Amino acid sequence: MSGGGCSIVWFRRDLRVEDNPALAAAVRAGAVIAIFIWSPEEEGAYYPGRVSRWWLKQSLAHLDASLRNLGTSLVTKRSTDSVSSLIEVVKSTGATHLFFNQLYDPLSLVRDHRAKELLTAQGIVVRSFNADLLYEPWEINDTQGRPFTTFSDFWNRCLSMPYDPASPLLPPKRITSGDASRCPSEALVFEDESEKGSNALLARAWSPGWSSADKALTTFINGPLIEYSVNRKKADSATTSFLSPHLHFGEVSVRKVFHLVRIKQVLWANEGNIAGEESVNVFLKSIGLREYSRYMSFNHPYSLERPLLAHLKFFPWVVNEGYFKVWRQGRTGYPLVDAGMRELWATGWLHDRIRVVVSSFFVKVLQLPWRWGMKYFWDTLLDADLESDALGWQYISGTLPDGREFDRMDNPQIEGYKFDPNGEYVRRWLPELARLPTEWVHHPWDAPESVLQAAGVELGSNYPLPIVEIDAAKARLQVALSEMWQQEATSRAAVENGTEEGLGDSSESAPFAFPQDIQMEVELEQPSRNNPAITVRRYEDQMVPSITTSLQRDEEESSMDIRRSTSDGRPEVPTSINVGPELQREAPNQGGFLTIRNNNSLLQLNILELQNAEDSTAESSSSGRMERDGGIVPVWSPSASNYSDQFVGGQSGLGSSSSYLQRHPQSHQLINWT
DNA sequence: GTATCTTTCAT
DNA sequence: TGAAAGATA
Repeated sequence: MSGGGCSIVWFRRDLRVEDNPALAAAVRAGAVIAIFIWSPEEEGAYYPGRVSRWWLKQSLAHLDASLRNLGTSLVTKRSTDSVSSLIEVVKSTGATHLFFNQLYDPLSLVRDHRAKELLTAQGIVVRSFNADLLYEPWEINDTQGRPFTTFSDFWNRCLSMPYDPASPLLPPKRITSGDASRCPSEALVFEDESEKGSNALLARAWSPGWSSADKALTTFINGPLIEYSVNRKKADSATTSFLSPHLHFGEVSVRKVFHLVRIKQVLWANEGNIAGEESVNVFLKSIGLREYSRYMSFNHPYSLERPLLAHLKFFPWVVNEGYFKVWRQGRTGYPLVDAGMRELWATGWLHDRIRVVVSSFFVKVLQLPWRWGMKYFWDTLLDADLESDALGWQYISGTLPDGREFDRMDNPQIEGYKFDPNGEYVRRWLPELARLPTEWVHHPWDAPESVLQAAGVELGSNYPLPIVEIDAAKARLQVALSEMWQQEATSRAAVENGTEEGLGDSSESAPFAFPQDIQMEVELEQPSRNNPAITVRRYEDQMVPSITTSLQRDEEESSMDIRRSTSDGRPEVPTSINVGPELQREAPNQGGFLTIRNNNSLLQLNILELQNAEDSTAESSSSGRMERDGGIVPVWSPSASNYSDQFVGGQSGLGSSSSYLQRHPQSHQLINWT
């Protein structure tokens, strides 16, 4: 048969067959060719880290197997420009339709828009769907039709929407395969030789792919969920859902999670189980934060790079790569922080509480620029997710309207006794402190010499003294803050006098370039002469997360000790840190182009056009709710407003540049195909 | 019962 | 840090 008339399903972060609206629509339309395009260079600085790539590789294999069971297979392409590859695929297969599920990070918004524009121009029917969210970002607005700027208002609105999130779709029973014979798969390489050893261990703890995701969900709902609100305090527990990497790659639908969890909640409510009911609320809140991260990214695309509160751009961050390195290596001298960083480095996983601890320490005590920390998380976390991580770092950094106060500084010692009261977590990840009594385990610097000696701890030798004293850090933070306000006042005065037009956009487009070498520099950490065994242990290779049985872990530890002799076992963080994806904007009055620069593509969208489109939508939206029938959903609600001036984006006009999609609302059609 | 101290927990 | 919930007088 000829491939003519078939549909392409473009898989990205929706690696599942169940509740996949794009796949379902394609199956409905007839013959299907499923493709995945691996084009990591497009992500610029956010080239996926080693553990993310490992996950993706497994997940794709799993998806391919599932598609084969249903009657087709996954065509894979290696590319440096996904849209060009898409066009080639369409041409070589003679497809007439393209279906995909929407993404909300700035790069994807632009890329998907371009795909729609180019393919539509060639007569291809292009449809995209919401598979990633409970509600589309533009569905959730305040009473005046403007996007929310605080999480709790946003989430309350989501929970009180007049209509429920769409019900999950069943997987297709069978897929008629389109003819992909003239569109052969290309081999994708997700790991290099040096990464294989480290990756092999991941498989013991994690199992990527949609069916494992489903299993994890069921296990969680029938197990830890009911106690979720009680257990969330413990840093070292297996009480989290472990769904985040699955959710990142779309192996399980967030709507399915939502519905199943809500069913449990109703059940527990009827039984009068208050704790269970509350647990569901707490868990759903974390789903809501994921939701909100997309919402923020959509409404403020620059929030991945810049603080949302304008004055924070004047904060004098401490640009100290030495601090940065010490933090990454888990050698800050604060046991809870160090244990967390060692766990992250070794396993690619960190309990949410500990993420808060280490990132708060990073921003408040070390005063390093939060984007560095965010980048390191991106490189090392198994569930690295740009939107979620940006939201998290901005929250911690106090750069959100509803984030923590900027001058609040947490004390790792106090948090240590709160989240790890018996010191078990610290002892597991910091063997050099393993023999220290609980009384001192979170503040060894206060311990009597005799206690340290008995525990084999030599401060400054096999475990460091605190890199910065908390009191000193507090004082430094105050100084930095007054400097910030002074700068801010100066700048505002300059703007009011008209001496500084446009706020010097060019200089702030990349607030803090990433350090050239963001890798773990293990070679600088020679095994200590005093205690070689412990030092070697500290830098051994990737360990599995704590969810495995202790038996398994023992095996792994011994096997890793052997491997240690041949490779340095550091996480493989890409060495080439390119500039970008960097969103650069020239002032609208100078020609008005939103320029998105990337390694291999340069996209330009005319901002003047966007602004016109904005005006018209502002008018139409004032007339009431946005249309849902007719299949057209407006894609962006302008945040033209009184609050926007507190945002960097609003102040310099960047907020409105997020409307690049709005110019073509029809390009974001949502098919009403029930 | 209220008034005031203490603890908890932040998106 | 400070608002809300819990504990104690």
